[in-house]
Formats: sequence, structure tokens, C-alpha cells
Amino acid sequence: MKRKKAIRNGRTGLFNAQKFLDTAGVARKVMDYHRGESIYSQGEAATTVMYIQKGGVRLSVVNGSGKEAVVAMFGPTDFFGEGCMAGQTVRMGTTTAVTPTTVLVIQKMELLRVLHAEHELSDHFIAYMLAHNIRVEEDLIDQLFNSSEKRLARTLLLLARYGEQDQPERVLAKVSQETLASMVGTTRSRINFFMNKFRKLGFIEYNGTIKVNKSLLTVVLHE
Amino acid sequence: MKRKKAIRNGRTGLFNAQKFLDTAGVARKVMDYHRGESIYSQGEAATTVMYIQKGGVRLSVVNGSGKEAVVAMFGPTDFFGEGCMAGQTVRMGTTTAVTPTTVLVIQKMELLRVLHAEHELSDHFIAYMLAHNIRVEEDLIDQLFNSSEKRLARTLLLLARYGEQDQPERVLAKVSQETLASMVGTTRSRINFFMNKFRKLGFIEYNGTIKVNKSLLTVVLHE
DNA sequence: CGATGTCTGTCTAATACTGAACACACGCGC
DNA sequence: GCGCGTGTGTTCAGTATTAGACAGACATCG
Repeated sequence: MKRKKAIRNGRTGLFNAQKFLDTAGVARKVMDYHRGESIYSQGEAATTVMYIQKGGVRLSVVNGSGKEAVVAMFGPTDFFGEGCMAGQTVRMGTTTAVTPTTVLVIQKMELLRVLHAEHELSDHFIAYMLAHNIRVEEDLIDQLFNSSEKRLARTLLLLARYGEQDQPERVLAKVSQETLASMVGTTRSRINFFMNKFRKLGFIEYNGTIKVNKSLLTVVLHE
Repeated sequence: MKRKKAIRNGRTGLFNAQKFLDTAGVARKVMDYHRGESIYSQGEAATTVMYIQKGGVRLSVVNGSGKEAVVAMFGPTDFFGEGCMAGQTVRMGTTTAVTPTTVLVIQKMELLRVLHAEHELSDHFIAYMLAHNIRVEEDLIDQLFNSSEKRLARTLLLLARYGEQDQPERVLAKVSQETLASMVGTTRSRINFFMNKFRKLGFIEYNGTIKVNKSLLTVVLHE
């Protein structure tokens, strides 16, 4: 009897990253990661905040028993690793690029300084934090209220929207049932069971790639 | 099969509220609430942010079936209702004073303006948001990893610390099993079962009030 | 006092969920 | 082709959890 994890995806208003990049005297470093590459690992010293310019990042946590939970997914214009700003000295989770990803690496102290000087950045940072807050709170509420069946349905819908940010796609990138289990917070058996159920009911189609039908919403909404 | 809710408690670094209060031209209103009084309700228009000067506040959410989940608890120097800053137009939950409480009510627009002008407030606000983020994320991870037994143990420990902020008390205010169920995200039967188990094992004592023994930590830590 | 409401302790039947196993398919490297 | 790793479909026994019921304890109030 042990659940495993959940997924999140923070998305925020627009922000002219270029402008920020051009700001004189902002010490930052641009880093590129390829698919599957680790950005930082649980337990490492935490002194920098990342800002995603391009790509996608997964935040996962491992507990004492080696079980892994996917706590959040991040996309362009999202910050992550900001825990160090609140006094966390080590990374509480591991972040991994899920697609080729470009991030801005900013020293904690530098960010602190720039937040005072740059109102636009400061606004964006606050907006991001608020949005992220709301998202994580929704996930928590989801966990508190819903069965794993509904959580899976919700996760699939979120992932479908996540796909490509611009075009209103409903096709998901390759996600294994194992990963889904880790996102929903249950076991693969359960995921498999529900996936087949959803398929039988016509809520999703899949062979290798997953297509999410809008009708899946009924699973989440019907109470 | 339906879980119910969880508890949170945000606490942040010190901040000279008085100084903020005295800031010239900050439009704000001081409000007092007595125990059990509602501060705002789910669905109402959201145009203000609250800042707690004194007391304690519970944030709960009701889902379609009328089930209630306690999503967070707040104390002095915490903000709440800040969702409106991120574009939420209605309250996503209900807040209730759990003790006599004094809050500062700040108009969203006003806060936006002051965040630019007042670095100390801005820093405090960001620090609060970061801390709150971390807390909610921890709660989510708690839900993803742990059984309700461990979640109850963790909740009790958190509540014990919450008691009185200064003295290292281990005695809890009156909390019904129903409320605990709502905080942990399970049923009262389950709470009752575990409470008696914990009592038998000497982890807690209780008749009317609950005393939490440090040994309860073993429940959370032992993996 | 009797009525009422709230909280606890206890129980039960039904269900959700876990952990683990096994066979099978598929792609990949060599 | 062969071996290997990874992901799927399926089953299953055992456990955890739920929803609901019931009775008793206790306080409050008119």
C-alpha cells in the first residue's frame, strides 16, 4: 500500500526573455541539455535558479525506499530550482530534460539583486510563483478528492494540452505506463487497467502513441 | 473510495508588519474575525489579498459532492487569497478563522503597486510564496508517497508544532477525528483506528486534548 | 430533567489497490 | 538471426480502505 507520484505542468503569462537576457550586468549562463539528461540531482548543493527558454523538464523525488514520484513538469518561461531562494541549501528533487532543453542558470544572489532592479522580471517571477502555487494546490486537491481513475484521466488531459504549446493537439508524446503510474501515484497494474477501460469506452485511442479524446473529460467531471 | 483533505501551515521569516502598516498611502483595511467566522467563501469575487497579523486561518475546498478538504492552515505573517494576483477572479476555497484573528485586507491593484515601491514587502511576499510553494509541494509528495497512517502521524506532528508558535508545546487544540480525517484525506473510521493504535503504542496520549509524543516521529521516519 | 447535538469506539460488507508474477511483442545492436 | 532491454496485457492473492451503521459518553440548553 504505497502510492507513488503525480505530475504538474506550470505555464505562465508571456515574458520577453530576450529583454531579460539583454539586461546589462545580469550574471547568467545558458545551458543546453539533451533528452534524458539530468539538470540537477536530489541532494546536491542548491545555489542557482533555472529559467527555461526552450524544452521541457521533469521534477521527480525519490523517497527512502527508492520509489520515485514525478512532482511537476515545466515548460518554456517556467522557473525551477527556486527553493534555494527560500533557504533550501540542497536540492529536494531531481530535474531531467524530457526534450532538448535550453535553460538560463542564475545565481541565487544575482536573482535576488535583479528582482529589486527589474520590475518586469520581478513581476514575471511573482506571476510564475503564484501560478505554480495554484497548480500544485490543485494537484493536492486532486489527490485529496479523487480516485486514481480520475487522477489518471486528469493527468492524461493535462498531458494532452501540454503536447505542443501552440497547436491544440490531443496526441501525447511517448509515455510509458510506468511513468503514468508515477505521475498519478499508483501502480502500473492500475494504470493498465484504466487505460484499457478508457480505450474500451472510446475515451482514448492508443497503440504506441496516445490520443486523448475530449470525452475523457466526462470521467473527471462526472461526480 | 474517496479521500477528503489535508492540512498545511505556512510559516515564514520575520517581517516588520508595523513598518508596512505605517507606509504612507497604502490602502488597506484591518479586519477582526472571531473563532469560526468565515473570512471569504468559495465562489465569491476575488479582489483582495489578506495578510495575517494575529490568529490562525483554515483554507478548505468543497468539491461537487459536498465533501470538504482542508488544504492549508495559515498563521501570523502569512498571506492568503493571493490567487487573485494570478488572475483568479473568484475564490477557489473558503477561509475561516480558527482563533480570534486580525488580518490586513489589501486590494490586488494596491498590492501590485506597493510590491514595486517597497522592497521589504516585496521580499517578504516572495519569501512567503516560496515557502508556501515548498510546503504545498511537500504535502503533495506526502500524499504521493505515504499511507494514511503516515499522513496522520505527520499531520499530528505538524499540528503539535503549530500549537503555540513560541513555546515548544506538544499539546494540540481540540481537533475532532472528523477534522483530522479531513486534513489527512481519509475517513473518520481510519483516523479512529490509527489514533487508538498510536495511543496503544504510546505515541500519543489523549482524552479530550491530544498530546503528541516525540516518538510518533518513528512512524513517519521508519520506512 | 429531557432533548439535542457532537464526538468517540466499534463493527462489517463491499470495494479499491498493491505487489508480484508471467507471457508476449517489439525494437535495437551486433 | 540471436540476445537483450523495455513496455504491454493479464492474472491473482492479499491487504488497505471506504461507507455506513450503531451505541455510548458527554456537554449544552431551554
